[in-house]
Amino acid sequence: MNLKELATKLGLSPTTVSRALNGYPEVNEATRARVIAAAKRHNYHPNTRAIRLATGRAMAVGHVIPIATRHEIVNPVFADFIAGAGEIYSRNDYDMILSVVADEDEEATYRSLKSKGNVDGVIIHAPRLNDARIPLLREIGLPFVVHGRSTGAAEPYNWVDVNNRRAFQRATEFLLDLGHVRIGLVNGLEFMDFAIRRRTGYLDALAARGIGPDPSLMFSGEMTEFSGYRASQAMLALPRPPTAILCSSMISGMGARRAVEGAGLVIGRDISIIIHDDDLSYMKNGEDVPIFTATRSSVREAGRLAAEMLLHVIAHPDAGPQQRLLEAELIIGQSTGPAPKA
Amino acid sequence: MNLKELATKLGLSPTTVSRALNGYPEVNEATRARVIAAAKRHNYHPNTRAIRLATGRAMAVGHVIPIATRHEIVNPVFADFIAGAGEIYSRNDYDMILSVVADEDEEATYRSLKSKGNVDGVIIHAPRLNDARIPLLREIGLPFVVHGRSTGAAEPYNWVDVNNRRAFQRATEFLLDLGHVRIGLVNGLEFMDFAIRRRTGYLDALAARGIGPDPSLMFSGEMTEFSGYRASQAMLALPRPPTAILCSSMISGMGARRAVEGAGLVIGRDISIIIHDDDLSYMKNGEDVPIFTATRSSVREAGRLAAEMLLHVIAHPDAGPQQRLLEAELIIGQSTGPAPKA
DNA sequence: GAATCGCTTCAAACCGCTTTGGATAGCCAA
DNA sequence: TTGGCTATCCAAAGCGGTTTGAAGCGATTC
Repeated sequence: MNLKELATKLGLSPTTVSRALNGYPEVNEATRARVIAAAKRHNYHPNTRAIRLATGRAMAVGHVIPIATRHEIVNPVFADFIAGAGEIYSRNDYDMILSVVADEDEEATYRSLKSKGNVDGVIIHAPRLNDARIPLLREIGLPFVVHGRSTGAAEPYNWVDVNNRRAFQRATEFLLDLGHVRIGLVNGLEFMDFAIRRRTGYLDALAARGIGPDPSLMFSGEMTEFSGYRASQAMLALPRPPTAILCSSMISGMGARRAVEGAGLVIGRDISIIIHDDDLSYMKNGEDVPIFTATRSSVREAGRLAAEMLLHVIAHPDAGPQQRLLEAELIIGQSTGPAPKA
Repeated sequence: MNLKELATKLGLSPTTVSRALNGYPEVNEATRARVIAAAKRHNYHPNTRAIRLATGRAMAVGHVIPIATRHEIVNPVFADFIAGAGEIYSRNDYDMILSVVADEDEEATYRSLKSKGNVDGVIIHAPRLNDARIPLLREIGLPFVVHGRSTGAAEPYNWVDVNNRRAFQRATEFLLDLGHVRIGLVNGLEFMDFAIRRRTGYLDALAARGIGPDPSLMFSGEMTEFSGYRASQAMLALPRPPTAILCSSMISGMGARRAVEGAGLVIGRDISIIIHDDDLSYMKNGEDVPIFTATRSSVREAGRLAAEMLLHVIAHPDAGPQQRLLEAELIIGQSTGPAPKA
């Protein structure tokens, strides 16, 4: 059942039927009601492909996922972000297109997405310092929103981000207030912008109390369980081990916990741990009582906000750059306590 | 730059240019070379929307993701599957469309995907016993491949699955061989088909040694860390606790580990643990030496295979039902050992 | 020399919708 | 009566490709 058939059945022109269904004013309300009823009765759904060609809009948004060579983006955090964004897209009749491509094809993918007209806009994931994708997308004229920020970008751009610096600064201050002085940082990969900001927050808080950086207490790597385990284990083996560890994710925090317990220490008494909690749906930080003290910010909500922003940017290309900074909450759990007496 | 412009520039008709670029035989090879060169020079990329309308194919595949009310599908396993499938799609110039919809809209989503012509086929995730989606998709005539199987389906359908029954049977036998008799099962939700099969494998292995089921050693729930923790904790608190636990995922296994260590027991000595390892890229079961003894099967590879199967089914609608059963490996790690002397 | 054939190429229809630019009819003021 | 509005509706032209049916043309065949 297509538009022409429906129009014939109704004894109307395709023009009128199309207008009736799309809410245009130049159609008699009685006629409109008749058309709508007939459309429902005959289970008419306009062909998306035809709409797209006729309107010149893709009604789709792209997420390009480079396959890991340097950094695995297909991680639990990504999944939750996608879920949040996807809610918004389907609510607005947009398709979400995921392109999984080799690292080196990423630029070509954006260009082809634009020139072949597959999408109306894209979301940039996991931005780095001076991320090359920002000038690229500006150049090819594809609307975009960045999930995160990219320090060093020349001009303003659209982004949704958590205040990572402040979050880690507060977490560090919280530990300092508990008397901790030697605080380890198990960070993400520090060519990622968010990881840089977290480190900055951590260092700022330490510096404010006159504590300088100690490289042996600072680790940067993939945020896996194993990586968190090994980094924590190494720190605990130091002559002067930390009394607290700040972890960049729930998963690396679980690795840290394994290392601490493996060393026969008790979390919250001998060693305090704070994690960053993305509030993942299938990896809750406890149910009623949080397992870990954490800086919490829902990445799913960030996905919703970024998607909404992108749709807004697509609809209003000339509105200025949109920006949204989210604050993380500091959630007190069972993994922190006063620094043990020396 | 579109086809007509390019044709004009070349002094050819759009027909010939189209055919030259699409490899049709009825075009002079010299002309074809000239066309291809011009297309490259002018950076011509055919408009996807036009191709789709003209050919009547969507060149896209859908993955419908119901938002959690009963079961959260947006989990790490799902993310890796998607990554694998996505590789295949982009290699074949197909788009991967993710539809995130409320549970109750799932059926409507499939119907609209079909009638609006957004996709050429779909992949069904997380099938249940007598899954309603299978007859539904057959009814509306949308090609599909199931990731997993659905016990009770009336007619054969396309699927890619791991031999879950055999995997858990072997894992259980392995534990039995080590002298374990009281073996706990921390399973996924048992309205999911894979969880049912795993339970069957576990029970079959026990029954073969004359051991009957003990409900207090069998848990079924979401595969989260917390759920694994609580289930294991409860089992360990029994008057006659298990000496081994079989977990349905890496994540619930991590919860089990926490419970075991929290009880002051040593894994691999006091309690053995076997998990099912989906070989997730960001949640490796150790690096060189596996942390957990595990039944391993790459869900990413399953995603690749399912995607390939779907593209094949789309291209050859009349080929019979395709099926692919993968066997899991049994990987020996550090989490298992002989049953402790009573 | 005419008919046939294979190789190339093209004009035009078509995919299913949107949108522009009328056309028609009813109604009211002049 | 007539011109001007307004309210409705429609024919036709796109959107940018693919595909059908036909035609031009030199070579071959009879």
